[in-house]
Amino acid sequence: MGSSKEYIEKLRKSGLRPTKQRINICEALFDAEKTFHFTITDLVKIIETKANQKISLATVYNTIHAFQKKGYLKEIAINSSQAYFDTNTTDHHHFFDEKSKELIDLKDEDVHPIKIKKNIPGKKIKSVEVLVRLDSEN
Amino acid sequence: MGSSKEYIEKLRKSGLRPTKQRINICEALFDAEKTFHFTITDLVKIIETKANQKISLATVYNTIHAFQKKGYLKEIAINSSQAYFDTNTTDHHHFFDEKSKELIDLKDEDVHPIKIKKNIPGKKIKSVEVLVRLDSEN
DNA sequence: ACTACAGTTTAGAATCGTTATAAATTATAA
DNA sequence: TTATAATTTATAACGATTCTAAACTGTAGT
Ligand SMILES: [Mn+2]
Ligand SMILES: [Mn+2]
Ligand SMILES: [Zn+2]
Ligand SMILES: [Zn+2]
Repeated sequence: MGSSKEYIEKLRKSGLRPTKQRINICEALFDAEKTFHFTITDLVKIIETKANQKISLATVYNTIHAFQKKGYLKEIAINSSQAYFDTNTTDHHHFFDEKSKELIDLKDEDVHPIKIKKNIPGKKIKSVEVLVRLDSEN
Repeated sequence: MGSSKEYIEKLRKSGLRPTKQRINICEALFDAEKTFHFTITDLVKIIETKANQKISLATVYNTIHAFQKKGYLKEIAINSSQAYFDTNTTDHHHFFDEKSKELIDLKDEDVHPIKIKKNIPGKKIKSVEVLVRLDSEN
């Protein structure tokens, strides 16, 4: 979708210099027609395949963290062994398939609205996330 | 609460030999009047203080995993940097205080019942967990 | 365009939580 | 009491992530 020009602008507006690595990462993340979930190693593979160019792991970590801070990505907590990221930054919930290790978005209409009736003095709610773990039937 | 005898019995019934290490772990976990949340390093400190006895990290990991498999503990997914465990094995939801890194149980009446309207063929729901992240106000 | 400089990338080291290994110790069935 | 399998332990290995510091690059100012 996005042209390289768009990403250059997006990066500049975010106070990030538009390097070829960052543009490659943008293309891997934001060219897709649909939003998707990924781990860092997933993403390295996507970039190196799509851009046919090596990229340092450190650069991918740096850029993903920068994008997360800017709100271009969300992190989804699944387990303590790996970080999962999401290019869908809207509030939404997830299925997690324990067998395939795959995350699936739930649409708003798939989950009753969640109402939290308790509040902690001095604290405010930052996010409410539902994780539905799936098992193979039988 | 529990006497050493009870734990010995519990362990035996679970097919686990009642070693002094496992009994110490049981006391640390199940003597408390209330259920609680902990990380492995938390637990090592609790055991070594309470039992005034050194215990190997490997033994703690082994035993926690054995207890988890038996259903005596639950693991709560908060982030990818550390595993959190819960001595409350009932279905329930959590607040997570991002500042203090503390987990707080939500009671059933604090959260509207959650109804998932989507289903994935061949898969069944194993668990539905809500995590409410808290920030300091202002 | 040239320069200077801060920002960025990089390979590799370090760190941290966790898991594996293999030898010593211990619980228990016979 | 003895034999055996289970358990504990110190320590090594591991994998994900972060750090480091040197090389490289984008850009503001000339
Ligand atoms: Mn785990
Ligand atoms: Mn993180
Ligand atoms: Zn998602
Ligand atoms: Zn809990």
